[in-house]
Parts: sequence; structure tokens; C-alpha cells
Amino acid sequence: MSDALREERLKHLERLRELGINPYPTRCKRSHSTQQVQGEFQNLAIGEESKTKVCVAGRITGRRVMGGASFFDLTDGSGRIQVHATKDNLGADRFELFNGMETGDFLSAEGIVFRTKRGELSVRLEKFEVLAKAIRPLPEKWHGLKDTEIRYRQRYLDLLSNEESRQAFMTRSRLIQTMRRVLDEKGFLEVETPILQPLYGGAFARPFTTFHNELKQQLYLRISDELYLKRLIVGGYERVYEIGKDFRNEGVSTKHNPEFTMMECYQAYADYNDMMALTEELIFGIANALGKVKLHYQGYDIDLTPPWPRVQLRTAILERAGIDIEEHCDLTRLQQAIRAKGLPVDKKPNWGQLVDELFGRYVEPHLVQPIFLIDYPIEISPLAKKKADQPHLVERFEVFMAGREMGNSFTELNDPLDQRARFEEMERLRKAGDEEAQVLDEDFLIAMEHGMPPTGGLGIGVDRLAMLFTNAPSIRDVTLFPALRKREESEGEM
RNA sequence: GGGCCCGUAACUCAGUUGGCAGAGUACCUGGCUUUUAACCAGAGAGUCGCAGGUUCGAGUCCUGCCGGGCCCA
Repeated sequence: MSDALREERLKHLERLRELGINPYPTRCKRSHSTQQVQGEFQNLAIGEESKTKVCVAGRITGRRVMGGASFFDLTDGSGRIQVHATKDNLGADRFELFNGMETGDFLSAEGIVFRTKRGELSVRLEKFEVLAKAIRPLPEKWHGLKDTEIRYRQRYLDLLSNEESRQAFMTRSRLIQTMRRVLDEKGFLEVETPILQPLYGGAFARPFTTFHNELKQQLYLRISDELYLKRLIVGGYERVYEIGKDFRNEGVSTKHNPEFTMMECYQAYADYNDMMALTEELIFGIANALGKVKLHYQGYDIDLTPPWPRVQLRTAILERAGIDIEEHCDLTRLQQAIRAKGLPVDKKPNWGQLVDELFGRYVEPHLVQPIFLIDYPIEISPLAKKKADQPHLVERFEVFMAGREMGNSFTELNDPLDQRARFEEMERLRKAGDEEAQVLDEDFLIAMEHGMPPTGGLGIGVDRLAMLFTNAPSIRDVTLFPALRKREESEGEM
């Protein structure tokens, strides 16, 4: 019987009820967190006792029962404290009841604080209350929980069992907190834009679709925040940002979860050079807050101290692939150059996409230290402003570290007629079968036709940054509930 | 979508050439009033992911499916 352990705990639950004890009381009092006890009484000597009583509450994570005395570990969100109970202190009945409590159960424990012979700060139990009975056992503490599937599907067990995992999500939280603080301090306004959108845009990706019953209308889950945030720049806010989920209907891998967290910000009267400085400030600020300006990531030593080099995309490709894309500035000539090098490269509909492919294959994996690559092909950047002197390129950069793109930015296109032409080119690609080509958004064009100031925009992938700062090999290690296949039967979980 | 690997008790894992389903922890019983991976003694615990096939006999070999991981697209 796989439920034998649960049955036993249910019996214990019934025993509690028979004794008139509510196993799930509505309230509990506690005077101290375990951390407060550990701090406040750290100077108690062995054998010494506190003058005052404390009341702590937490989950039983260890039980050492020995005849007339027992030691329980009580764990709360801040840490752990040992509770010492004796038959003499509690009386035989209450002592027996206490000893019957099981790992995983929640208790409150009241008594003076003392230090045992072995030097462990402990609460000498005088009174206790059952706070919540657990009717399933927790994973065994010594080996912990390793099964990746259970760790993802039942993340609470992972958080209880694996301290590294618990720390990783706290690091992620502090990362976002710092990102928000830096942006707030610089006068950016945090806003919220629609996740359900009648059209999707701002990135190359296939969307999730859904349906609004009352409106009888198909809606898309956003693939980026860009087009709405720019409408707010049109509306007169000079600095806006949003941190939230984007959704892309693509495969699941160590680097991709179908929903992921993105920070996007837009600053009027700025360009991509300003956004490079902002990127450094943000990521360096986070690194400082986390104490990880120099860090190890999956075998790499990475130093985030700014400034980071600014290198032309062209130069980077020339160095790594030995091809000067400017000397082969149309699709067929670039294809020939690649073939002449004996390099395999997929068919692409235009020069820009082929450059992107070349870059992704031969350059990106080598970009370990932080670096900005600047000036991208116009075909893969339909929302960015052309370079004045090189109209086949745009003022765009991507920032890389640990062989991965961490952010994307451009001097935003604010010429409504050029923007319309770019969308129309996208529509052409779309009709030619490119499912990821962007969709013409008339409402967005109308907004831009009302006048948009020169603007710099930046997007940073929060999950990837979190991976970097927690040394996580997979996005699932920094995503509390990563996307997994639905299981056939609902039965069978522990 | 393709390749490789994994799925055995609540947890962590063994399981030989195809020959009775195992260990540690947890749980249960007894002992033990300063232990801390408590200790000592004893007992129980299994749809070997699912479904077929080969075989006298399958956790083990074969096929399909489900779920997970890594690499590639």
C-alpha cells in the first residue's frame, strides 16, 4: 500500500481529535522567530537559562525521542531551533502527546531558552500547541530530494529539502528587487500593459492564442511589452518600465520556458548608447547587491565590472567566422562567402537573417565576458532606427555574457512612415511562410503618427540573469513552476 | 521533431549471465531524561512507470506507449 504512511498519519489526526485537540486551529501566537531566538540568546553559556519565556512556531524537521526526554527541531521561515521536552516538565500525558507529533507537523512551543551540554541553544518546552497536522511524510532529510521531476512538479518539497534551491529563488527575488530599485531611482515609472492583446508584436515568435467569449474575439498572450510601452512614451511619460511575463509558443529547453520574465524599459530623448550605460548600471548594480561582481558560471569566470566592450557585430563575425559581412552585403554573395569557407549554413530569406544565423552559430557561444555587440541588420530589427550613414543597419545592440544573450536594445524607430514600411516588409515575409515575422499593428502606427520623441529602449531577460547569478545550468532551476507535460493520471504523486 | 540516458519501498539508491525483490533513511513496536544523521533491539513496507512479446522462468532481453533529463534541430 503506497498510502500506508498517509493512513498512519490520518489515524494520528483522529487521535488528536478524540483528545479534543483541533489539529488545524485558526490562530497561533508566537513571540519570536527562530532566528530572533538564535540572535537574542546567542550569548547564553552552556547550562545557563534565559529569564524570559519565548514562544516559537514552526515545522517539525527532526525528532530525537529518548525515554523521558526528547529533542525536536522546529523550522520556520527564518531558520531552526531545537525544542527540549521532558516528562517532568510536561507531565506524562502531554509528553506522550508531544512525542506522538511527527515530522512535517507544525507546532508552537513555549518555554525558557537554554543551552545544552553540547552547546545547542534550545527552548525548554513548557507548553505547546498543534498548529497544523501533516498527513503526508516529507522527503527524507539526509539524502534530500533529487528526483528532478518531483522537484519541479512539487516545488514546495524541493524548497523544503534543498537549501541551494531555496537560496536560488531568494537570489532571484533580490535581483528583481534591485532592478526595480535602480530603475525607480533613475525616475522610471513602473507600469502595467496588457498581457491579453488583440495583436501581438515586438519580437519574432509564435504566440499563444486564446478567446474572449463575451467579446467573441481571438486574443494573443503577449510576446513582448514593446508596442504598448512605446505608446506610453507617445503619451508623454519620459521613462517607463515593466517587469512581467512574456509568452512564446516554442519548445522547452534548458534556456527556454514558454512563459518567462522580461524587463523592458524606454527612455525618451535617449539612444542606444545611453541604454548601454543603463544596462551596465543595472547589471552591475544587481551584481553588487548580490556580492557577485566576479562570479563563476558553469566553469566560466566572469567579471561584470564595467565598462564592457562595444564591438561591431560585423567585427565580431569577422573575428570568429572569418567573413566580412560588409563585403558580402546581399543574400547570395553572403551565401557564397559562407560556402567558400566550407561552413554549413541554412537557407534564409534575406541577408539579415543569414547574418543572424552566422552570428548565432560562430560567435555567440564564445561571448563569455560581458560585451555589447552593436549595429544589426535592418531585416531582423523592424522596430529600430536606421543608422544615418548605413541604412542597411540599425542602431541596435545585444548584450552577451556566458555565451548567452542577456539583453536587447535599440534607438527606437520613431518615423511613422518608415515604421509602416518595415511592417509591410514583415507582412511580405509572413506571406512567404515566415511564421515568426511580425504583424502590422495599425493602432501602434497611429500612435506613432501622433509623434514619438527620440527614444532608447532596452529589454533584459530576467530568467537568464537569474541563471547567471545562481550558477544554474537550466532555466528550470530559477523558475518556480517550470512548464512540464501534463501527467496522464492525477494519481500517483507522493 | 531526431539521438543518447533514466524511471525499483515515502526518500536516496543497489540488483551479477534471465533464476525467491534488496540496503540505508523514514514509518511502526520495545528500551533509553542533554540528544542532534541520537543510539540499541525487533517488525512491517513493492502495480520494479504502463501495455504487449520472447522464455520453463523477465526488475533484467525485445516492441510500443507515458513521464523526466542531456545533446542536436
